[in-house]
Amino acid sequence: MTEIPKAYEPQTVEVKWYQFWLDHGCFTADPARVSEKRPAYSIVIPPPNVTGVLTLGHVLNNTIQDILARKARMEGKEVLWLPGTDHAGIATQNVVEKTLKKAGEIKHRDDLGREALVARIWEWKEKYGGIILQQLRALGASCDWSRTRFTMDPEYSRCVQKVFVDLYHKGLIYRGQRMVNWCPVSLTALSDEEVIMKEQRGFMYHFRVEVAEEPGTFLTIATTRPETIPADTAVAVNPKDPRYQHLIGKHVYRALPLDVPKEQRRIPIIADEHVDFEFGTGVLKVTPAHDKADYEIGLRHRLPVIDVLTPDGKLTAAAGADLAGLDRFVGRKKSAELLEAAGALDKAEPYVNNVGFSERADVPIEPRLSEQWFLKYPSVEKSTACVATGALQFFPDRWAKVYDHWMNGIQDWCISRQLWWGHRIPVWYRKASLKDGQPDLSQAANVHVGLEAPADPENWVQDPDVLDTWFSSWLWPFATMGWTGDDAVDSSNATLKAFYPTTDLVTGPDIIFFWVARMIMAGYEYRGDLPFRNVYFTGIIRDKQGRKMSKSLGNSPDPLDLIAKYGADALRFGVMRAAPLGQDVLFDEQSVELGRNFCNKLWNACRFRQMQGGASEGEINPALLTTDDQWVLLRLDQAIREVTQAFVEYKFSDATATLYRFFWSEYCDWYVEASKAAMGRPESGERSAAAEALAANKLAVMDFVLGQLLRLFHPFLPFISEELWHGLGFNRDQPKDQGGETLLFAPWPKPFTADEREYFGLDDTADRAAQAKYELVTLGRGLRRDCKIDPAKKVKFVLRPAETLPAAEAEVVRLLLNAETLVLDPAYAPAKGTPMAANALGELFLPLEGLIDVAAERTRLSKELEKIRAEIGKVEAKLANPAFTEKVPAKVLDEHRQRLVDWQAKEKQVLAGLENLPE
RNA sequence: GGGCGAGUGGCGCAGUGGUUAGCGCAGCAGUUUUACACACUGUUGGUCGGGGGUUCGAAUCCCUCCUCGCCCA
Repeated sequence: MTEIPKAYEPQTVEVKWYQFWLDHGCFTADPARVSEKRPAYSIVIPPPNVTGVLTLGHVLNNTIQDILARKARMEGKEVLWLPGTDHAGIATQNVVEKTLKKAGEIKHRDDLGREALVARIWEWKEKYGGIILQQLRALGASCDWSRTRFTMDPEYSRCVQKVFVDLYHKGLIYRGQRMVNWCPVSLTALSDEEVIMKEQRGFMYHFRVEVAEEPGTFLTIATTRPETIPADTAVAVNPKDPRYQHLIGKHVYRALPLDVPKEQRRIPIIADEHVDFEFGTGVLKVTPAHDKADYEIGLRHRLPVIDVLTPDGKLTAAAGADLAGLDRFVGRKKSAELLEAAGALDKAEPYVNNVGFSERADVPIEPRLSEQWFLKYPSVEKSTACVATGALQFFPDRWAKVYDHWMNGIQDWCISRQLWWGHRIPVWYRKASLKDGQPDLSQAANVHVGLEAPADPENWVQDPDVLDTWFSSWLWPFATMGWTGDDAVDSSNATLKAFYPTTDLVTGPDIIFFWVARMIMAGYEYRGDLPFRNVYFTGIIRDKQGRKMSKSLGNSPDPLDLIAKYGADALRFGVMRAAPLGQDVLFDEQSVELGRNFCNKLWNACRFRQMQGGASEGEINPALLTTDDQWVLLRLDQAIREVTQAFVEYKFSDATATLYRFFWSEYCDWYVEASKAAMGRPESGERSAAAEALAANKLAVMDFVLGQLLRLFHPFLPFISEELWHGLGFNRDQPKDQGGETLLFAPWPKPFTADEREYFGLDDTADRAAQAKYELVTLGRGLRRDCKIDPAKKVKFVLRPAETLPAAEAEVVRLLLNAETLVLDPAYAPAKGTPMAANALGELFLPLEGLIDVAAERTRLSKELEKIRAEIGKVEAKLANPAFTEKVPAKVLDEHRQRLVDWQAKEKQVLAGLENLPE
């Protein structure tokens, strides 16, 4: 800060300090430094997709983590914030496949084959992957980059495989034929959590089928998916439904396909409790191959399964010649037409229903019967209990209920994916045992599950599938710390020992099941302990109209553009101010602008301090403190308490609100302005020795406040706070590792002790005196305005003080009033009609010498009197009520009595003013 | 259908039984007053979603209804 620019310029400052922190290894965690006196603090980053770029969601999430990490460092903890990326199976493979297709290199992934495609994805990953980690540096993220991990690092992959093998041997992983969520675009199974329910507008088709045993009797069936009629193997009714009871056990002729002889379309009418007789016509078509609930019905009634869809969602020959080869949606229309042509369609009415969509490909999923690997979750009981008992805390805690609900209805996890990019399932099948390419798992000798391939690989074939990405992410908290699963090795792993369990996890509630719950289970299963103590769930970033950020809406600004325009600190502060705990964040660029303005204000407040010169961080002499000094120290103390408490509750927007209020509305608006009374130099001559001492003391107070303030700001505004810390020379007298080298390690501010409060005279009296002064100033300014006095005009004010007011205090009032002079006159007798304002400090007059607008003044005072009397009336009414005086706590009663006294005093002052008006 | 969250001045929020319901932004009027116009000064807006109840006292507790959002089925 040698050359002091008028406005803060973040760009050069940010780059400079980030590099400085890196060069000095400030973010590097060393388990050897952890001790009782220096406890560990750790966070693992929710690994972004390796293909990802920084979004505002990441800004919110990572700013919070950075704030927590920086605060912990200032508290003297050994901090590990461990960064990394996730291989994001489907997403990444999609991106690369698409790129290759666009470039015309391939038409289908088979053109390259597995090995070549995976090689291309690695290539792509090396080139473009992890851009987001670079972008996080621009935000100021204080991650230990030396420990960056990727879920497909060789050591990490080994952990994943080790866990698979272990769970397999524990009997928790099994292979089975089940209904899974199938993505017809990505051609893979998905877990339930990867399916997003969306409302869709479609039609409810009502069609008739004839009862075989009673020609001429028809049943009407309602369905949204007529294209699956050829796969129906029964119709079901509720056994209690009187409409249909007599038909149970009989048969109907399936409506489609039409090119199959009627007798071959005979399907039974069955009774099943599952059928809701309120829904549709109360007759359900049962399609075991293409609906989860129907599959269950099929199992209960041993119905045959007819599959009429190909993996990519086209109708097969089994659907009949009319439909074969059609896409499922085209087939839907076509089947409706066929029904209509056959005279079987009653009606098709518009209908809104919920349809499951593939999270990645954003197309409706198909329930599909297929062979997959499933996991029966481990350590469910402990994992449920730890949240229920509060051993692991959620913020906001209402998510604990959601978690509990899910844990109690937990379903086995489909962990295999028909992809090439990911951790290949470590299972081999004996070639000789394959039947139609399908493995036979009934004989243990036919299956090899292990970290290594079988010794005679030529006789074996490895399962082609890979594991769900989350099957690797759920190990993140310990696999990133070098966990091997080998106890002998792990017990001497210093990182694990020092930093696991981690302290905080910051993530979105949308992945509470995907990731958080699974990490907890993995933590208990493999470390015997929870993976983190606290989970902070952020809100979702929306635009100012409350819509989710999306590329298609174009309402999602690029954080890097915002950083370039306003600075990283501004973005951080703006986002944090807008993000209350547990609520979605309505993002508006204006809030970043506000952050920028805030930084600029901070810059200038420090610039003002620097322009005053003088010694840096002089000793504060308590004897020379004015009420302004004591007041600002009290406000600072309050701010420290509030900010510290906000951290305890993870209420970051409260913390920013406090910092905003203290710095801007208290320190700048009042303290700095008031200090100018002491800082000013007379135009002629030097300041007296006493004035000099007073000014020096104020500079010492200012330095103390700013020094504490910069520390409080540092987690939120790391760059500008560091720049100013050095600019004001606050680093000079600090020990190297406690702020001497960087603000990063300066101790977190503490409230004053009782001794300190006494030493500086920080009590209510000082506080009230200063406040009364500021209130009087506001009243005086109001007088000026009400009397329509040109702001530039120097005027004289007269104060009839209630008690003696020291000259230095009066000078502050004069300055803040922008008055030429402020006369203190206990015996002042104002001319009739002199405008007056009153408070505890006394009556303040604005003598106008004949310029008085008597009518206006009368109106003003009358209005105020009216207000005062209304308040007096209210308080008197309360005090006159025996029910009130008898039941209310003494403290409240006293308060009300005092209130009455205060209002009455004010009434007297205003009445006097009114009486002083000329007739 | 079940669960959760929200409804406070134009906008975003704070306040969860006890002063005159606060704050920021925006608005309005004015100002270059010895850091800051990315600023300063002053100021207009609300009776707290509707209704009922408990209480000396309710934005705050209870009941009920309405609206919006999310999750689950």
